[in-house]
Amino acid sequence: MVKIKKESHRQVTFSKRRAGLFKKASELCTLCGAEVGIIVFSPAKKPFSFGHPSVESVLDRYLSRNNLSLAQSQQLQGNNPGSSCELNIRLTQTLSELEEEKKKGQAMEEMRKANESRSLINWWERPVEEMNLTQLQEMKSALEELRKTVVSEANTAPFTDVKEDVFGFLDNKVTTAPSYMNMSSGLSNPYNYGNGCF
Amino acid sequence: MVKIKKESHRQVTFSKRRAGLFKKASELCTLCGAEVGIIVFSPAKKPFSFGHPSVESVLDRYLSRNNLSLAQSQQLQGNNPGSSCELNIRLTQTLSELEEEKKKGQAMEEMRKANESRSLINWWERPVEEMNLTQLQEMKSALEELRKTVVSEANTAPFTDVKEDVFGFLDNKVTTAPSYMNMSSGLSNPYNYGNGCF
DNA sequence: AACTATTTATAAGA
DNA sequence: TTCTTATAAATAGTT
Repeated sequence: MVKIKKESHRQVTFSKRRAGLFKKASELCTLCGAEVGIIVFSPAKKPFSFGHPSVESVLDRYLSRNNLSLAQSQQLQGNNPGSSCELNIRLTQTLSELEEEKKKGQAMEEMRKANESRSLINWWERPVEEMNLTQLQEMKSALEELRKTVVSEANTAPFTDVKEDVFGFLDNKVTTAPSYMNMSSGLSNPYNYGNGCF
Repeated sequence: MVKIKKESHRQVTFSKRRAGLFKKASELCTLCGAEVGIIVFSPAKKPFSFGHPSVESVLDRYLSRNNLSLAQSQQLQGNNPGSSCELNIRLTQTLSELEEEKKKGQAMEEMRKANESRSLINWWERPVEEMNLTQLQEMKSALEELRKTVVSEANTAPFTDVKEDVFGFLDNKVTTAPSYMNMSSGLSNPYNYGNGCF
């Protein structure tokens, strides 16, 4: 969030948000029985104020909590979030939170990179041109594992009525496999289906 | 809109809305370059204040303009970094950074979730028992896509020396495929390799 | 103090 | 400035 650069735009936003701020203040007064005084100077240094019951009564009360000067009374507001003490505490807390968030972000970033480097995720969606020998070998391992799993699970109970649907499509692929498949395999056995697998 | 009757409820609302009011005020300062001072007395008459650049400077300017004297706090306009003014500025900046970091973190988190829900990632690492019919059908689609890709890319230049290594293992699997594969497929053609694929 | 359904505020454009 | 509307933020009620 930064200062709006365009003068006219900034002026419009100022008017709207000042109205919003005063509305929120009046709601705070009504709902909670609070007393609120607000002073706003526009970018053009024009003053606006809101007060309930009145700006003066709120300022009076604020300034006359003791008979000290404005500066002194401000400093004596022990629990006052505007005081240096409270500001310092809040700043320290916020800085901690910021550190925390940054650390979290970095951790996530590293997880993301680690996952990426596992290289098998989504490999079938990436252009095959980008795969190198290592990746192809990983693909081989993954498929071997997968094959073992499916083979050993194919006959277990939950699959008696769905396994044919899954395996069936492979059969279809055989009958429609392009003829160049055998050529590219470099193998002469017509029943060899290494290349027809996918 | 009326005063909240229940004491505890009113106190909670007061805290939330006071925080909201101060946040709105700080946004007004940041976006529009305005100067704002707010004084709030809680239902229990406890004082809270917000000021940018500081409560003192805003009150002072306001009181001066209105010829109400009490403008004795000009020494607070100094640039000492421990002053409310400087602390407020630093706090505002830090809060912005914190917001920024949180947003970044959330964005990453959502990306992560989105990726997870794509459901096919790492499916081969999950127990097959956990797959339902829908997932098995997704698996089928993915494999069909994969097959198309591999088939169409198998003969392109970079793979003349590695493709056999990748496809070769499938041949090995054929020779060692367990005999129950054909039984589970429900197909009688001995040359059918639908089930031997993996 | 966290969550979320709902209300409210606001930016942008007319 | 006011009106409109899609989006973002605040918050009331709840846990």
